[in-house]
Amino acid sequence: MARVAGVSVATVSRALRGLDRVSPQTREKVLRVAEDLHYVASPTATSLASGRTRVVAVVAPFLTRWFFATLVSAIEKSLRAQGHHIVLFGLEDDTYDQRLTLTQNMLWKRVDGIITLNVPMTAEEVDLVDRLELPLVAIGSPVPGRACVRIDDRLALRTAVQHLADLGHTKVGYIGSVPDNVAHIQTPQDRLEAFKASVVEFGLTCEPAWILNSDWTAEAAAQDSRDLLRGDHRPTAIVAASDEMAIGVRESARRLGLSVPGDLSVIGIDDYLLSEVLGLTTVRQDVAAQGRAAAELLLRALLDDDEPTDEVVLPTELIVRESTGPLS
Amino acid sequence: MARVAGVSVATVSRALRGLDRVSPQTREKVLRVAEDLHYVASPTATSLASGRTRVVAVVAPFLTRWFFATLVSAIEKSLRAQGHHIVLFGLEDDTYDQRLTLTQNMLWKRVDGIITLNVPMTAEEVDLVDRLELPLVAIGSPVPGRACVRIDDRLALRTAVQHLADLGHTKVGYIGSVPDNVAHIQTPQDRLEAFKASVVEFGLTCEPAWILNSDWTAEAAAQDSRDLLRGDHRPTAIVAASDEMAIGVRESARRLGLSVPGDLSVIGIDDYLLSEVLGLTTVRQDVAAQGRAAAELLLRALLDDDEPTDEVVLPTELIVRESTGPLS
DNA sequence: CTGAAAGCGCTTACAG
DNA sequence: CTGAAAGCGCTTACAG
Repeated sequence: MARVAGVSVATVSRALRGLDRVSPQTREKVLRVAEDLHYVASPTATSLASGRTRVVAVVAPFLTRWFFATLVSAIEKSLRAQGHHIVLFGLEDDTYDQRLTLTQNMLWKRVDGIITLNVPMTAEEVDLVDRLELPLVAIGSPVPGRACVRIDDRLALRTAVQHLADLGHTKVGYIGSVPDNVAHIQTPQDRLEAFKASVVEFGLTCEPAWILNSDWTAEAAAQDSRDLLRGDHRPTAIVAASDEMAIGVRESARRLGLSVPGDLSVIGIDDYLLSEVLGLTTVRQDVAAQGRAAAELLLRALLDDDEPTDEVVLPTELIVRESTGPLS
Repeated sequence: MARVAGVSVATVSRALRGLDRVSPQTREKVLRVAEDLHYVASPTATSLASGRTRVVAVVAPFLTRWFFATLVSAIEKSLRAQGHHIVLFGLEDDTYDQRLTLTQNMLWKRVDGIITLNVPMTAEEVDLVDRLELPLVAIGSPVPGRACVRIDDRLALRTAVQHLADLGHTKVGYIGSVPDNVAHIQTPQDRLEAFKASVVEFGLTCEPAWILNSDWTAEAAAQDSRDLLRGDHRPTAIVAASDEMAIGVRESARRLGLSVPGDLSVIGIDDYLLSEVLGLTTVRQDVAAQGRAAAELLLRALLDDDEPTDEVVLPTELIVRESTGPLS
């Protein structure tokens, strides 16, 4: 390449990367030759020489669920627009209470930075990332001392409970608490706490038996809510910690012959892909915006070399549709 | 690292990679030192020296949709189990009729192989991949001369139509044909053709107005089917080319006061995440299995250096739930 | 503005 | 079985 352009490799490097100290004519000639030869610099050689890979790791507990897929998509777009690529790490294991752990050979000299999607890092993982001196931005579950993008879970839950209170409901249930073995995950904890606090704040009642464990899928939520809905001592409204669970609860109710919202109001959190078409009332969060915000924070660390530690809290919004209604 | 182990870098390299011609004692010592020092070989240096990156490109038109997210997840697991990483390329653009195109600097010296998820490659892209001598496995939309993993779309559609015929329906509609500007995508074409052929085969009728365009989302399908369902000259059953569209059609019917399956039967294709809980009849395909199969084919090309050109066709299965019923 | 040279951290024949 | 040396293809001071 340098040979056919009749210049040194150093000049080729400078011309192609748009550095100054190259005469316009030389630059133009180099660019033309590069074009002719389909020349593209080898990224592995560039990385070895420069020490930067222009790759970022995106780490998620699940890749298939809507929330995570939406984040990944938004992050990929933002990062690629700035010449970065993403390598994906799905941490899901077959069992629900353990996951793969981040290791040095996933990261070392392989990526310039990390975005975690709602993954609570262990102390060892935090140490590792510190030792590797990698910038990190967390979405959802925060990582101590690092930048974080999230919504205000407390506020979101309060909004949901308030909506039910406004409709006249006094007996409310909740689905989305999580067994002890996965208690390290932040979001379920936060939402449950916030739910309970809001119930008190608005003077409603929620019996312990009305708080249901579920694994955050629609299928499981349908199953896990059946017993409660079948009995006659039940709440008149249920808050689900995610729209997918809300969909499951509503289906369960319908199968038992309950009308929604006539006999039972159901509200979720997210504004999931199908929530609009299914007429589900929800507290909306803008997932793609969270992905973009995280990508931008990380890019700032990468390009300007100053690592931000901001906490970005994005707004949520009540969307009233057909799954909630006044107490009859 | 070599220094503290008291051996040459060549020996370290051989010991760590498990090559032969290293004495057991030496190997053990090297491994111990590596452990102590948290030593992990720099993948960029390894790649530059060996010419292999152990990274594969996964290329998808959309990352957020269930089908693609499920594939990505399965592929990532399979590949990582064999020491490979994936870098993700989402090709979606804001408009629906164009997409980003694969370029040399996405691939060159960056990945060892490619898996395409239902993306019809342009002639230029095929040329590029040929020129870079990259192995490629396609899922869904085939790439000429390359290995391909898919289901039998004709058979799947025939199964759906037959199910409706068995229930006594004679007037059937279809949703999921696609406007001319995206006609290059294979799946919608195949499914529409197969639907038409099956309608003839089983002696049913489908008027041209009963074939609806839609962009394969639930939301759009709900909208796109409204006019047809509102009229009184309509089919008694509809085949949707995807479950997400089937869900949209059913919601649309319900909102218009039609009972499903009393007034209208709806069947989809996929067995989408929510299809079971929503009681949707469908022709199931195993998406994760397609991802795993593609990963294995590519791995074979990568590890054994013989590129397979097999066509793997995975089975589909009729799952009858509550959205279809006998003609009343 | 441009080039020669060292260096990034590995792997791979080649000797021994 | 082990080591010295060349080479992978770039970037980056350093001279000029």
